[in-house]
Amino acid sequence: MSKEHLGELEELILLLIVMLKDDAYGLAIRNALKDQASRKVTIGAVHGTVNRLEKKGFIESVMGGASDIRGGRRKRIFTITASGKKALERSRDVKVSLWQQIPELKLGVVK
Amino acid sequence: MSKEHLGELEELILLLIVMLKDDAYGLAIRNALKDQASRKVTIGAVHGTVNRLEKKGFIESVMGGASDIRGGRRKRIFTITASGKKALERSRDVKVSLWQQIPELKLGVVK
DNA sequence: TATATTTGTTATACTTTATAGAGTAAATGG
DNA sequence: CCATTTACTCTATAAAGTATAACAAATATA
Repeated sequence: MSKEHLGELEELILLLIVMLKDDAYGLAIRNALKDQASRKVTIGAVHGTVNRLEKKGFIESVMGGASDIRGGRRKRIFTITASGKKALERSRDVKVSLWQQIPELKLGVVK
Repeated sequence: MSKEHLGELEELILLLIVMLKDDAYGLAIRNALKDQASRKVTIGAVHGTVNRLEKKGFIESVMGGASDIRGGRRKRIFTITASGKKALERSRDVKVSLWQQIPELKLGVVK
């Protein structure tokens, strides 16, 4: 269990959990992964990853209330922890720093 | 063998190969990983990863000439392929897009 | 009220990626 | 030559990523 750095899917899911806010649960994450990252994974893959992230202390989860739509069960809602945010920032900073050193990949600078 | 997306270490090493240019070989990659990404891995880990990247067509390698320093053997020099560049760009674009949607992680805008 | 359908999580088995550590090989210095 | 240095290869294991199937709870409707 690494704690030192995020795997590729771990990072994406962590980012999407922040984006989805109150609605960050299994299926929503899976859909966001497909829509926002063109990453098609099964629901089992998502749950495996969030369980790992929680064990590492990067996210927390609580059971939310049941919604009123047909079949709508209680969802397990995930939120990022301070430690998770730091991991995300570290990962972003390393990559930005490397891209900046490669002219071809450098990020567009806004005037 | 995925070809669809880069693992976390695969991405870092691919970036460093671009940065190191003519000097992109095993040990240099390992050192750059430590210096630029605070990522301490063994030389075996580096070679395992470059072999995988080459098999996927993201990099190519040629044996360079021996250098004139003591013990300096021939190095295996790696260069990125067009396909590798595309993979790197895809990965960057997805992350930048997600960061932009999260105020706390948004990239600094240069004036 | 029972049963079929939908939404959602869990469990399990397996593949790929990441890692360490030891081994092999070639080059140079004495 | 032979010890030392630089460099790659081999092997075994752990961690991360993945698919499939099982399980559970809620609602609709008959």
